[in-house]
Amino acid sequence: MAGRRRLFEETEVLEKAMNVFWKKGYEATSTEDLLSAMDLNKGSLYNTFNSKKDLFIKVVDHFGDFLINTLEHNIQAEPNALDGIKNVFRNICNDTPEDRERGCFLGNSVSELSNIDEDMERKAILRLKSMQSLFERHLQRAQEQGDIDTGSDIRKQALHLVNLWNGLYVTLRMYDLKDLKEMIEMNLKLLK
Amino acid sequence: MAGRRRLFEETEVLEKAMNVFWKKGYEATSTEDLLSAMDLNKGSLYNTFNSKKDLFIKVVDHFGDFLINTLEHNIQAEPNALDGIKNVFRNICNDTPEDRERGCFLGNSVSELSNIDEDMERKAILRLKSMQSLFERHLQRAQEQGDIDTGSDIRKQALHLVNLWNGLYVTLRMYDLKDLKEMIEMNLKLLK
DNA sequence: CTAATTTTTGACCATTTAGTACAAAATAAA
DNA sequence: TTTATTTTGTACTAAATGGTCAAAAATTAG
Repeated sequence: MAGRRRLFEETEVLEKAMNVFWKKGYEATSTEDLLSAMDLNKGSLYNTFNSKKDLFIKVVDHFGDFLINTLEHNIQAEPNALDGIKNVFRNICNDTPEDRERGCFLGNSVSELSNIDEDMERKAILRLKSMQSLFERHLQRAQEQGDIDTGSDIRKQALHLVNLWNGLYVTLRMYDLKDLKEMIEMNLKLLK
Repeated sequence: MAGRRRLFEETEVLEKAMNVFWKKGYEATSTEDLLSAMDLNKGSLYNTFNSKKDLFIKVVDHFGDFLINTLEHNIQAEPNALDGIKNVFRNICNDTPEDRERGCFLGNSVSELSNIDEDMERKAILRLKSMQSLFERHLQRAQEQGDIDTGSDIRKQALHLVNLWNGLYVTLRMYDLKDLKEMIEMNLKLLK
């Protein structure tokens, strides 16, 4: 294929765009913000990503993959599935102040975009739902390992975890982490 | 006091502004949006409310008062405090699709503004915390009525309710209400 | 080398943004 | 009735917005 070679790596600049969108949200992020963070000029940005909206959607996809992979990895790190799941939520308490201020990129996006742009909202929802599937799958494993009752409604518990996740990433911005630890533990007791 | 009389009522236009901010968020709401929703001209708006930011803060205060009053009223409607509290969460399932799409104005604001403007974020957090106090107060009552164990950590349970609230108003945008009912019930079982 | 193709660069553009200025209208106190 | 004061209406502004364009640079296929 003829033509000049790109001077940047797509996933690299995508991640830089992600950090801006994550911190500031969609509307408050200007093209100028993106350009300077991604270290690109306008031509390159629009030639590669077409529009701010298309870029955002690509960022959501990228973030979604990253999140699922991270969760999968962290849960699998523990041979016991239930412990793995619980650790995910316990580890939220190790987030830095910066992490806490920016919350969950997907939750933020659903909140911000639900009356602004259906395409972008749907994308974020889809990714959060794949998180639910992931939790469901591992709760299943926990059930097979005998840590969850045979008759338990696994789907309901997975839904609870997604909801706990969504809540925590808002509540995190309101309180000190130490105030939340016990409340999180209380919520994890519902897994049984 | 000399001078021309206002042609509008402040709380009336404040509520119209609230509906716009609630639906679209702070950044995506333009002065033009506000002007047409409030049915004011620029002179009146800026003369009365000074700036978009100041208006937003007034709206948050107004919404906060409204929310607390509504919750107080709904909880008191039930002689049994625990039932009153539970009803608040059960009633979320009666929200219209429009209600669900716009979520909780305070939660939305915390999410959107945490890296944008500290003043506005703080205001929203303050109001959510007064919701926590409200829950705490009524959980206390439930304890006195014998529906909550004497040794229970009331504060932790109030925190749980705020977190459940925050979560639900995000999760609500992802699922049908019927999918959430049982999960909500499960969460309310933690009140004991 | 030439032609075809792609990316880079930065100037440019129409529109929208939040906010200001100021005259006209309305009112109450003196 | 005059004067002081407030609100209303609208034209205006400077800055920022997302996006376009065309020329130059870089590359490969033939």
